[in-house]
Amino acid sequence: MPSSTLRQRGLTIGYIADRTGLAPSAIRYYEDEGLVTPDRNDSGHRRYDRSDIRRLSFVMISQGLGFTISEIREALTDLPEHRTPNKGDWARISRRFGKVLDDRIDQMQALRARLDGCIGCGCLSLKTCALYNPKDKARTRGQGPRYVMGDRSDEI
Amino acid sequence: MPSSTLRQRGLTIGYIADRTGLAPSAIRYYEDEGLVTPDRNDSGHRRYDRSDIRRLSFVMISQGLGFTISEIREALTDLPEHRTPNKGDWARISRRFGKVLDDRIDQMQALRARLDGCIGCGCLSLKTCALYNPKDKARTRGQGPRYVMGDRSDEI
DNA sequence: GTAATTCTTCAAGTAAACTTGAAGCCAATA
DNA sequence: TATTGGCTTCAAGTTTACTTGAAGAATTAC
Repeated sequence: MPSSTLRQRGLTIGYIADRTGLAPSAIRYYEDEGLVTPDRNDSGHRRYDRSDIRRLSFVMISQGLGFTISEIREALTDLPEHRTPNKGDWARISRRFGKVLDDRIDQMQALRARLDGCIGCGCLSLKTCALYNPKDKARTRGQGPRYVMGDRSDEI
Repeated sequence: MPSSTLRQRGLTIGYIADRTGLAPSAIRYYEDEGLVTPDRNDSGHRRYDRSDIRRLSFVMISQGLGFTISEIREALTDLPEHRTPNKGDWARISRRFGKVLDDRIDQMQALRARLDGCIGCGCLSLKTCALYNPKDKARTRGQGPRYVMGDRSDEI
């Protein structure tokens, strides 16, 4: 670790960016979104803690698993406030995501099974097709991009 | 069917909207995106074919399954140009989507398995965690919302 | 000490899948 | 016939997860 990455105790955003592979702009955005809350030095530059690397790693992993930023923020509130999170803390919140993943897989398999039924009949009728009306919330929530596998906002 | 929905042969956008549950604005958007190509009457009003209801149903179903508009447009090019599509036509393109769904489920289960491994160790280390480096393309493609399960643009 | 980095904030752009609103034409009903 | 409602286009707004750029301050390197 070059000496310039650690000034007045605390890691710079550039160092964190190098370690995580995230762009500095992304890390600042995550701060706006409340996923990290770095200190500032006397002149207003961000100073990160070593544990923020793991915190941001969790963010990246969770996004890879398909969770939104607000879901991730929700999950991160489960971490201890005044103590550096340990393995057990991380395992606990990961386990919650595992359960949601299981649900997603189940929903997907159910959808897949229904599609099989519809391939057989080829109907695609709005009244009778089994691919309709399976409480597909995703389509009924205003504008913006749609997400698969249900209403992601109240999932956790 | 009220008589006002069928003028100079052809269904109005309002009727199509009622039948499919889509907003007229969405149907117009799908036209911009090349998913439907209605005729026009003498004064420029859209006139739809009865088969467009099924076409739009397919669009809705496919979106529920998580496909993007460009993927759906791609799939729809497989439909016959100068003949109303029959059950076989629809079954054929649905089958293709079924295969992609299977792949998605497989990827998700693999991800789920890796998460289990990581819950055990709680490490989340960028160098060693198995949840990293599984060619997670989704994160590396510029701005905009990220999608799970790989690069959706060249999937079909 | 000066130049080159790196950092700061803030505004605006991007993609996807639409919606909303304005301004005006067209059509069905009373 | 008048009016209400539906249709038209086009521009701009929405959400998510960021990036890009401008303008300037701080820090590091030589």
